[in-house]
Amino acid sequence: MDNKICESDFNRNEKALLLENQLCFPLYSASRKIIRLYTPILDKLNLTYTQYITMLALWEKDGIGVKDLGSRLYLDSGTLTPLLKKLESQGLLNRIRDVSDERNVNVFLTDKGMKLKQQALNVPAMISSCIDMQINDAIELQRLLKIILND
Amino acid sequence: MDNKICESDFNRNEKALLLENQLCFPLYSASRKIIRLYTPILDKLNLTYTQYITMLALWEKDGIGVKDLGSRLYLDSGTLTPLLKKLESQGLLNRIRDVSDERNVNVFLTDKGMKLKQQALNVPAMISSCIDMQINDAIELQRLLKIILND
DNA sequence: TAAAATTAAATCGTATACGATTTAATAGTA
DNA sequence: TACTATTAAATCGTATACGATTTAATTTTA
Repeated sequence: MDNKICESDFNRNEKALLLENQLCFPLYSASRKIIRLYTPILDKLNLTYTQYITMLALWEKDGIGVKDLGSRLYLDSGTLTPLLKKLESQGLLNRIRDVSDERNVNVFLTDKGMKLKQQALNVPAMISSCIDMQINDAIELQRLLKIILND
Repeated sequence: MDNKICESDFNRNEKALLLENQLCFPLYSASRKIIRLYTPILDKLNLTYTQYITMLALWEKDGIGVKDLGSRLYLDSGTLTPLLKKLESQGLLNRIRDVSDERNVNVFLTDKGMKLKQQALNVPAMISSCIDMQINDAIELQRLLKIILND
């Protein structure tokens, strides 16, 4: 066995640099493309996409700490703190420091925040109708993405 | 046929709001997770991920206009102009206004920019080794993402 | 050909992302 | 119990994204 890097290794490496052969690039581009689909729809709710997934998490589980919210959304306090302050200024939630452990800030939906869920109910269907993909493919895509996320 | 929205519609809509059932959220999260894998590797080349894919595009096709580059990367001039100025300030490329049509700015790699490709050759393999996914799954994932991108 | 429409970059404002550091509070331990 | 370590948010700096507008150049068209 020859340990030297041979010409075919070089060609393989060259080919791996083509945008066409990247995995992350289509992942990143497709993600942004779909988020752009959300923008005009979420505008009506006065939410950005990141604000929207934050509300999704809170509609599922209210009164959660910033850390927990960050784990669910894969976001850190550097991103969440200003975002939550924004949502608070819009009257959708309250940030309340935990009396039993002052390090924690818990996030509670206001009535307005809870009611916004009704307006969001048809968002997923509106998005689905914009994406031309078979159900089977969508399920498979979800499965593959979760492999990456759970890795 | 009853045209009223029935309870099962409501339940379906409710369920579609769960983070667990979203398609865009894992897409967005997985994309960011993989870009985070790139960060320490690209640090050695002094590139961010967006700068890296810009260099990938230019290593494939040099002397391209900002508009064309944007089409390939799905980015607009609002993102590319400052990014290209940054790469220019690092001596990796030159931005030269087209004499035959002064509206266009063409981007040309410098020698330093071309040589950086050699250091980038092993990046894809380093990334692959960080992602625990079967080849078949990766190919399938790529196929599904391209459905979204070409839609 | 002169005015109108189109096009390409650049610019601007807003909103993320995220690593790194700071601040404050709590937990662990010698 | 003091001292240290850990933890959670907040803060800071840098770098995107992207819609909207502006500027300048070119094309189209009345």
